[in-house]
Amino acid sequence: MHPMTANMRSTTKYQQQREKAIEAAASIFASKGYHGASTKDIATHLGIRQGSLYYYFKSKENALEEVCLMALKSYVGKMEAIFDQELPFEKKLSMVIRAHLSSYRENNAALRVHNEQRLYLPKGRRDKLKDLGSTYRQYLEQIFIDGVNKGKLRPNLDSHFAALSLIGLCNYWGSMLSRERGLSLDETINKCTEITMHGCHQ
Amino acid sequence: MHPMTANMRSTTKYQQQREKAIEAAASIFASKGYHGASTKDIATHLGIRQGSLYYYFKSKENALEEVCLMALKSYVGKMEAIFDQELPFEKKLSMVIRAHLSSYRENNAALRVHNEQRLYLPKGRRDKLKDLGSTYRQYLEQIFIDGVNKGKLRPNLDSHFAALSLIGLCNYWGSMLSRERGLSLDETINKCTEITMHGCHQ
DNA sequence: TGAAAATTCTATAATCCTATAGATTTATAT
DNA sequence: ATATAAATCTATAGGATTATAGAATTTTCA
Repeated sequence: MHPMTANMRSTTKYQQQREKAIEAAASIFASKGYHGASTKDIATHLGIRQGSLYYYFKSKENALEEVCLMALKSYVGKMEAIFDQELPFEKKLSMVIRAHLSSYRENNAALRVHNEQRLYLPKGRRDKLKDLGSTYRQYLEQIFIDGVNKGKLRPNLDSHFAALSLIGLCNYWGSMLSRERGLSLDETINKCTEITMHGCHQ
Repeated sequence: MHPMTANMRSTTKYQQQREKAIEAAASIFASKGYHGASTKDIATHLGIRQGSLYYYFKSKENALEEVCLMALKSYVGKMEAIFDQELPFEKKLSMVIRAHLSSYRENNAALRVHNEQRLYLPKGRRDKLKDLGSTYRQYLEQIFIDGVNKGKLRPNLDSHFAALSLIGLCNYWGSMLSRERGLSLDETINKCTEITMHGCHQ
């Protein structure tokens, strides 16, 4: 049988533990902020010692990078799954909103970290994130463009502006949902969908 | 003539320098985050030595507190001024949006610090901020309620939800305006007003 | 089982940070 | 001009933090 690769850092086991380390980092970064969190905090949360964390991360900064990447990849993945379906605009809209808000409610710490802490990465370390974020926005924008083309939305709509505004709205309510446990997820999804569609005017 | 108070920390001069210290703290906290910023950074930005900063602040935490308070007081002040005028709903709405967004564009670092860093204050230190924030939201909510009552907005509108959503929208575009220098302030104000009023539906 | 590889641990170097105490300089007012 | 008060400075105690090196332990599999 073919031998395993020399470097076991490519084994499933290592990858699984590394994933757990990324989740631990996400959780700590989310509650204390990147600079407020220490590598000791993360290691303790994982059940190992501070120095051992460097078996999984090259540096603290690298940990932040991985957390943001993980969040954004799953985020874009969900968006792709929705985008590829044949569905009426309003249904797609509410599915996108649900995907976004339920991520927060499920305490997806990584997503919060991406939104709130990614700017602490040096510019050069943000290129991949920028690309993924841009991909996400383009999908969303295309959903709005399709809505306009099918006559579901007003023809003079600025789809780019609408897509970004929806992201802003969802980030706001998402962070609210993760802090205010009493807030209803379904109700928030419905209201976000409605206000995005119809605004406040009669 | 009556002598000056014994403690000169109540003089105008001291207050003016303290204000500058608060602004310096705001600027540093905004760019590096509360935990990422050091008291040395702030002092250097002010042109004094690290230790001297403690002539103006009891602690680093106290500096954050003051920055947030300053931001929120001016923010609520602007809102009151708008609220008290007799104006049609749509005009008031766009004035509120303008006040919010131009604060960001004028690089109002303090407002960004309040929005992004206030949660690093311990719970007990956030009571005043909570009250001010709540006051702001109530004014905004009342503007929406008035809009409904005057038949300018749909009668089934959830004014509370609408007010919070507008705050989320403005925070998003505000932070965009402060980062993306090319973005037009007036255009952003108009589009925020329009999407809040009419949404995306035809 | 036992050797090799993977994983975790301990200890530490080299900063960096907050807050305070007390000395020093600058401004104010008669 | 000088006494008093205000503002700033220097120096430092007492910790905390990141990253690394090398030892110790655990896992894997022939």
